[in-house]
Amino acid sequence: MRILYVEDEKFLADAVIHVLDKSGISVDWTADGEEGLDLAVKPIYDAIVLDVMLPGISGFDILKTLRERNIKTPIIMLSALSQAEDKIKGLNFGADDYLAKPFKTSELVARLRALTRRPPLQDEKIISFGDLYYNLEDRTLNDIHLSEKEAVIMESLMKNPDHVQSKEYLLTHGWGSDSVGEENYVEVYISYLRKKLEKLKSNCKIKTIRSLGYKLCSKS
Amino acid sequence: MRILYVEDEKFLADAVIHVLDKSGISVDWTADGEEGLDLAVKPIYDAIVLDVMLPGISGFDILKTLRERNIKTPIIMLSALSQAEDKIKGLNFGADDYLAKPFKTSELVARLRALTRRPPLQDEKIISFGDLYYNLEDRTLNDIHLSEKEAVIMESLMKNPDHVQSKEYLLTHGWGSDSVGEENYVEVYISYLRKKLEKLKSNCKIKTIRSLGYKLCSKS
DNA sequence: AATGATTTTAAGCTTTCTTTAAGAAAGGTA
DNA sequence: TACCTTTCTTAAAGAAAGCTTAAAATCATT
Repeated sequence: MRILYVEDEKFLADAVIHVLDKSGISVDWTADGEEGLDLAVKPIYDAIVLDVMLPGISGFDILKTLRERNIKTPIIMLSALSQAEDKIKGLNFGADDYLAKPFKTSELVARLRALTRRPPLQDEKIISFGDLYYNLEDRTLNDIHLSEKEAVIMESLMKNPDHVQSKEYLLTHGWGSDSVGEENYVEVYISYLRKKLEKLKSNCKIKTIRSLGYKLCSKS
Repeated sequence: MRILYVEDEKFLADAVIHVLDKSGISVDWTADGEEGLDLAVKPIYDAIVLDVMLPGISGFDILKTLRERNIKTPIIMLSALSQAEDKIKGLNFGADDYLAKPFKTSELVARLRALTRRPPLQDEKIISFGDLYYNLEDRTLNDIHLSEKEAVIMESLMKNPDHVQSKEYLLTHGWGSDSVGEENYVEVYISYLRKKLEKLKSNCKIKTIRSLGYKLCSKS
């Protein structure tokens, strides 16, 4: 399970993140509301945990914007004010749950599990790596369309990121086992994909391991 | 089994190292937290034993940094404070076990054995010697890329460190059995590899045994 | 059939690796 | 020491692998 956590109190965030980690929940954390919103629109999270009080944009604003854009990722609101008022406001805006600070992290884990146990609201099948998300249904990478051959390669790389895949392997997967000698197909499409990753300003890249193949990995 | 032990109390460290040695566990020891972190990131240890109280950087910091970098080497924390608080903090941060000082060294051995009995968390195919680790999948030596010929020689030397391998042997392995008389190939690539070991500031080197061949061994 | 998208083909270009060769250095021996 | 052998190092030529592009061919849709 992967969640987004928008919280400006670093101390609290650290503690929460490590408990969630322990529970096998991987967390992307940001202290910034704007950045939180940018991340929250991506269809890669199983849930979003939103603090209400944030510098700049408020948690409510994020929640509202997301629901207006018809993004249905489950959201849990966190608020220092244990006011019923806040809770009602949040739930009315489309939050799925509400937790008053201070809370037990075990409580948060339980609610996350409860939320994501529900039949997923998003029925798209998505695989993600780094800042990339690939939608198997409509063959889009971060919402841009891929052709069939582009897709078959990207899909393979994303299903096994950080691992080298040979040209022969990619070729037989995309074109069938009788395509030996046509390695240039793969080179051409790797080139196309790189151009698209470039355009997306992704923090991932396709790395060539000469004479072995390619792997998808994060830049650096 | 090879472990990293970060501990600033030299007297204790000496005793522990002695016992572990006796149990066939080889230990790299450092008293310095910074150096500990530098070593800990290398994928050559079966486990890491971390004292909490260290001059400079704390054991928790090291633990946290490692887990943030997604390094999954099993870690045992040592703490003078037998406080439940410390234990919980450590385990929440991703430690695999916790031992309160003073402890019986036999206890430490037992826990190390228990930890490393588990299926390996690292899925990379890596062979290591000294401070060197060679990744068979993408042909990197301490994360720097090797060409095919460099790789075939390095791999051979690392699989049988401290043993002399003749030029003829390395030649037929890398180039095929019909390459007799081309010993200079091997000489050239040994030279390239030495340059890379130099760049890595490795504590290992390739030693020439005149008229017999080469062996990989630690400097000194 | 016309249009646009995708795939295949091919050629030229760039980068990286391997081979070659020659001179320098080191080691061994009379 | 002088001489011979082995090993080291380097640079440069040549080969191989990979990249990019554009045009031709194919396919799908209206």
